[in-house]
Amino acid sequence: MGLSKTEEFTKSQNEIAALAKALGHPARVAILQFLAVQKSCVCGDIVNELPLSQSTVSQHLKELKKVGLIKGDIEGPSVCYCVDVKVLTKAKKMLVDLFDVVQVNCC
Amino acid sequence: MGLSKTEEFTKSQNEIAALAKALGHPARVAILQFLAVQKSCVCGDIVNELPLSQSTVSQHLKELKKVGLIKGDIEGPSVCYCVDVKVLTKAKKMLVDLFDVVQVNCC
DNA sequence: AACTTTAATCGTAATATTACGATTATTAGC
DNA sequence: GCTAATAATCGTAATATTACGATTAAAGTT
Repeated sequence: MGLSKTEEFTKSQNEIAALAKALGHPARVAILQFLAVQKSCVCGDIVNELPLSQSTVSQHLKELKKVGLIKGDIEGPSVCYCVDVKVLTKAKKMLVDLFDVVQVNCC
Repeated sequence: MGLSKTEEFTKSQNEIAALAKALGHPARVAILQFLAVQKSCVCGDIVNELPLSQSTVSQHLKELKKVGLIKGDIEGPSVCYCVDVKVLTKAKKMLVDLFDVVQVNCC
């Protein structure tokens, strides 16, 4: 098949998985870290920072945008990306909750 | 290409991404939640719980094992899976640290 | 209006993931 | 040693992801 049977799982499980998936590539982790440290958030600066082509970076940004972790504001000819703190906070909570729920009950 | 250029990123970025990737499928989230709630952790019980075939579940368990989040102990003909709390704690810390570092500096 | 800069999208190729059935170990019980 | 049960692995097909160059679109500049 190749396609996930997402309908068979709960909304929450799918949400957590989607978020985790978005973080599931070192380039996207690097992008988030760069946005955190750097004052600039212009797409071009991210491209310069990463060892990837402009089109590839754009694709990764799209993935992060898809789950809402970042949003882009047009600034002249450039696009300024920044983290959506509200989504970030929600994401953190969802993952922390998952980790907290998971305890040892056997072995 | 299709393969990630993982060498180009830091070890930490790759570790975070690998962990997140392991959580990036609803079936694997469901498996972790099941292990957390259920006393039983026998593979067969997980298969019965999930809407997936035995071989598919086995593959998902393999992914979770790969990043160390779970480990399997042979118990007779069955295998008892349980969460590795040490790895889980480390994973939680890594992701929480990432979220905490990422703040708004622009827009 | 033509030109430059910036970033998204398109087209593509290579590889990975997801999923299943069938087969193969492995262990327990007879 | 045979049989049954359990779970890993193999083979496979379908789809997704990653990556790049080339093109397109949009905005600012001259």
